[in-house]
Amino acid sequence: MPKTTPTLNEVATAAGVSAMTASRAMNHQPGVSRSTRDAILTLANNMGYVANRSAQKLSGGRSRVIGLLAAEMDGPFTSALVSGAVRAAAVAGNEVLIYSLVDRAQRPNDNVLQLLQQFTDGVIAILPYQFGFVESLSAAQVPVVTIDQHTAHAAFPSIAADSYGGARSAMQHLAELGHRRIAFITGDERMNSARDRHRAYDDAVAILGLERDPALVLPGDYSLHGGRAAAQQLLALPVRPTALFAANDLSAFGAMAVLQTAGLRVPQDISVVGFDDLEAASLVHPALTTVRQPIADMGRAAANTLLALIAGLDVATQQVSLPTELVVRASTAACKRAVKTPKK
Amino acid sequence: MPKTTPTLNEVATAAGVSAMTASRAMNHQPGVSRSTRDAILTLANNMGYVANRSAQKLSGGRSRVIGLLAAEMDGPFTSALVSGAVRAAAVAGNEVLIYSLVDRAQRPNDNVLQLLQQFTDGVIAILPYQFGFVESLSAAQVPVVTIDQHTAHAAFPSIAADSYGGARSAMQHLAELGHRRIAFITGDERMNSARDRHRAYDDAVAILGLERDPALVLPGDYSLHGGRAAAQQLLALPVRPTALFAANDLSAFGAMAVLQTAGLRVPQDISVVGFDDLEAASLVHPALTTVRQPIADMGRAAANTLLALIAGLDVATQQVSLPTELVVRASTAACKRAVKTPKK
DNA sequence: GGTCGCTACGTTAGCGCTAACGTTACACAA
DNA sequence: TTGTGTAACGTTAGCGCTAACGTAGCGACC
Repeated sequence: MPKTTPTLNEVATAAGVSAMTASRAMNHQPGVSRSTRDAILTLANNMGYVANRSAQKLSGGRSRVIGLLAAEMDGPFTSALVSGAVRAAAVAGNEVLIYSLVDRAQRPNDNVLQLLQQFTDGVIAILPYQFGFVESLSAAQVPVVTIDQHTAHAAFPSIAADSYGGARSAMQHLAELGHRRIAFITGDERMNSARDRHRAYDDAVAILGLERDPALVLPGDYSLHGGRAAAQQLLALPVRPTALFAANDLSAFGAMAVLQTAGLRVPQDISVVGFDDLEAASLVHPALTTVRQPIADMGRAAANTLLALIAGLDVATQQVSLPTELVVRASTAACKRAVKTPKK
Repeated sequence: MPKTTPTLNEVATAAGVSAMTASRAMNHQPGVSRSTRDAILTLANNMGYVANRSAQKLSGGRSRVIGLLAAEMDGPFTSALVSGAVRAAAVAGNEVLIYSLVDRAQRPNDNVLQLLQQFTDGVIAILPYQFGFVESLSAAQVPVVTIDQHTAHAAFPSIAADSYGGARSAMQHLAELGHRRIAFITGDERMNSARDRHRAYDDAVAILGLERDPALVLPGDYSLHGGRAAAQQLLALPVRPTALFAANDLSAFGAMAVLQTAGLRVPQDISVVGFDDLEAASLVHPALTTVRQPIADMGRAAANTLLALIAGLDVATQQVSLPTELVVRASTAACKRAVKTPKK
């Protein structure tokens, strides 16, 4: 018994109405009497009717599916974000399909664009800005919401956390512990968040009167591996910093592993601060002091904004910024050298 | 200029043929002369034609999209798997859309089934077996390939790594280092892989004559958190083991962090072995000895098997098992107590 | 009592594609 | 010459749905 799903027509026939009336009832459109609507909905439910989204989309309707385009699947970051988006979408009766660009450097091509356009009502994009792909989507009339892409002249809504503020509070924390020579591992600077955190580091150094040394800024790319490479550079410095601020948790993890392998103790020999507050941050040894981003909230906000955009609401240039919060754990401690270098 | 994609009909008209001929040409079906076919393909390419998969699917054709249903997105495991599957699918001109079940305990429902049936040609499922969902998919005529679900009476093909063999070699390695009292953190025993690894542990204990103690088997669930909880139980044991074998890397990471926080040194005080060889395994401190699973290969194999299944080839009950390999790193060392307890 | 306006439906057409079945044109055997 | 087979197309219909327009019925209002 290969039970196949009933079609709208079958439901309509069973209810003794036309397909169109059934369609209106299903979509809660006006033009159907209350009693007829209820009868149809009850029947549809009993028959196990599920709308064919392919057909809906083809005939110019909405498929109630939203796409999520991610440049990397690796990140626990992406994972938490997906989770938030899926939940928010589900509340509104929407499903989420994820398209993963496997190659980090891979540029989304026409096929991807078409695929998303054909299957989904809109797309949440987590991509480095430069790809220019978001513009292509917009040009193809696909509503888009971006994550982490605040721009001055925004053509589409964007959701991001307050990277600048979060990074400033991380630096403030280290400064209050007496650290004056603080290294920074940059993120993937194609992302706005990475640039904001970098700017916050620079500003903190200037405003708090910390040691300014270009050698303290180490290139990373938000990855575990980038963090390792940066830590290796750090170890080679003639004068080591007493603290390290990494643009995200992943690179902090990588850096910590290298520092520990080299025999340095965290936080006794060097304090480490990350950014993201991934689940793993509280589970590594020592537990990582980091800046908490409301990642799941960002996903939820993105989904809701996208749904509003699809519904035709005026959110086209809305830039949502969510607050961050410093979470102090075991990877930071007072600077031992601080007391003996109160120059002047 | 909201340039919209040309339809098959437009391409056909431009080429001076009927839509059907163009369709045949695009799908490399017989019944089109070589010259006509080339002309159509060239033209389609120039015009930027991309097939509407929704329409293809609706009209009973293949959409050339395969679905990947994952019960958890968290795992770096899933990520690597997706990557392998996407690459393999791309070679055959197929795209991959991922559906993520957010809640780990969430059972896929009818909507998901319909969604996948309507959009994709087949599905790769990474799910605990008990869900019984795979059967529903099969019943709904959707070709399915499972990951990690070898069963005796298989109704669908399955891809898995040699969990039993890998776990045996891990235990062998620890035994050769002189360990006699070895703890085991179980995985999510709804998954076949977890049961196989558990069985291998039991067998190794019996065959190698290791200490048998039910208290040494600690429940985990393949998660970071499960590893932590297990390690805490381990620390409370009256007689501590000298080595620990975790059913996967993630739980090994969690356990290591707890052990280190408690002041134990790895591997001096306790050796740790994981399973998976995630990227992070070589990056943590100390680098984790683990059993390498060819995760990306598994994804690739799953995609290829699924495509074969869709094509109607006879792979319906094929059970593919990929080899594993022990990777020795810094988290294991010779047992210090071993030499002084050669009883008898 | 006729027109208006409204609600509650039904009908038609078409989204873009492909199975299934025509229809040609030409080669070749009888 | 006529039939027959076959390659190379074209035509028709329909997948399941919805926009747009049509129509019936009924109360209201002057």
